Amino acid sequence: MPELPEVEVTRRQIEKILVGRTVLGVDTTKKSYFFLTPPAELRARLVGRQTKALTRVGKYLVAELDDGSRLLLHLGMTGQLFAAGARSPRLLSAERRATLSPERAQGFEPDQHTHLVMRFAEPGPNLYFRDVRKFGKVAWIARGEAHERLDKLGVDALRVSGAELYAALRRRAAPIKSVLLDQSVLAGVGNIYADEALFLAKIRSKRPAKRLRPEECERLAAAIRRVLRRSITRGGSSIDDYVRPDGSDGAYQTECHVYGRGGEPCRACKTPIKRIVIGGRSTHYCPTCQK
DNA sequence: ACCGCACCCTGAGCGC
DNA sequence: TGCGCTCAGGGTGCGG
Repeated sequence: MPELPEVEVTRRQIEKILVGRTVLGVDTTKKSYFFLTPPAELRARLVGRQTKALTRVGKYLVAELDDGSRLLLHLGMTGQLFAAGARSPRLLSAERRATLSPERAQGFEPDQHTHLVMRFAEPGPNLYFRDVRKFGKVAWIARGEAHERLDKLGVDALRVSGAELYAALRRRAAPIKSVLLDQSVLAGVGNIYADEALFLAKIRSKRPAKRLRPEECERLAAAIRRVLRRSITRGGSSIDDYVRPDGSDGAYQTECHVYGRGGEPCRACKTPIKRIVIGGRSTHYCPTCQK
């Protein structure tokens, strides 16, 4: 679910909970492919460690630990990283909510989808990682070791330049929309912001990437940076599952120009927004504004 | 090297 | 009410 803005908003809030605190205990669910590092090993590796910094690379969060090892986190489609005390209906399934008292049903209750809980020596809230579909990932990386998931990432989308984009697109015959989603080209853009950036840059989603002219790549790079920055300032997009770590919703979804607006009038020209499928992903665009 | 597709998993919403 | 179907913002791995 979450793309660069949601991950960055999460990073900024989680940083305050995590950095400078020492892990007292770790609870996990059972082994599944959510755990790139098996849960038993993960628990053993993390207990006693203090987090020195929390950084973001593309859609990944990386906690740097005091022994030089690192904790890699990815939210996948439905991952939720939040602090104890966070309250949101998004933190509970409807089915579970129905079994709870009205009061408790408005907040988070640990459930079978809460795969990781970190408790700390210092005062302050626990940290929870919940993920219904388990497309999220958690991995421990030994001191000095690389991780292929990080190594293969392209330039961070918040910093991409038009020249970098132009160079990266030269041999790509696939639709520009598909190439924007390729994390080895551009790290951080997902389905929502790919559609939004292409709208802002006035570029048709299915154009072959290598046909984009240099000036169009400049426009597109600027649109990508702009839409991501704007979404971060609005707290990201809360559409299905995403909540900020304090339980509050982001607000960027109310500003979307095309994403999720199939059939509705374009905010610029009133033409109905089209919804098509590109590379198996829903794609939204304005047939008038985007050439 | 690149492209499109199936697949991993679960819940929500829909039509019947 | 219940069933079956479709869809969902992520990424990997496969064959062509």
